[in-house]
Amino acid sequence: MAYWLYKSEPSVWSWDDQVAAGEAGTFWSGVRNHVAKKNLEAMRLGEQGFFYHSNDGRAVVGVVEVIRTYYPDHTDASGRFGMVDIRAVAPLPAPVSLEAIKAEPALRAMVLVANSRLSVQPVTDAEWALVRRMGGL
DNA sequence: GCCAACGTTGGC
DNA sequence: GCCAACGTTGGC
Repeated sequence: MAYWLYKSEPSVWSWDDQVAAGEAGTFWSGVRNHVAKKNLEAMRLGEQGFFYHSNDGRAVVGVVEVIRTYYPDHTDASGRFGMVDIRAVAPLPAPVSLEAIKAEPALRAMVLVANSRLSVQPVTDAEWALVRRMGGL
């Protein structure tokens, strides 16, 4: 089981929006980067990930899971990119800020820090466990 | 609001 | 197939 991290600007699509989408979840459209695409393609049903607020917020705020694997992104006219469906699993009792992540030596190699522009990222088992713990789960 | 980092586009 | 120009992301 792999772990992931999804970035979203809360003004566009927030954790609250994701929670409001409920059990049925939503599609994660709009990825137009081939590294992010590769990550989407590698996702398996039930795999979990962090939901991160970029720009306004800059914190990991919740846990989501994949409920539908890779299929074509209807918002991509070129037909080159796809998406998955995800749903909210649980909020982090204490959101973990980017600042806190950067301050943690064990998280120095996290993609969020090393390649901050990648919108869909892999998270290692160790990073997953640590950030969850920092977030009070 | 600025700007660095990065990806993509398109001319050659 | 290279690379300059341009656009976008996202932290600060």
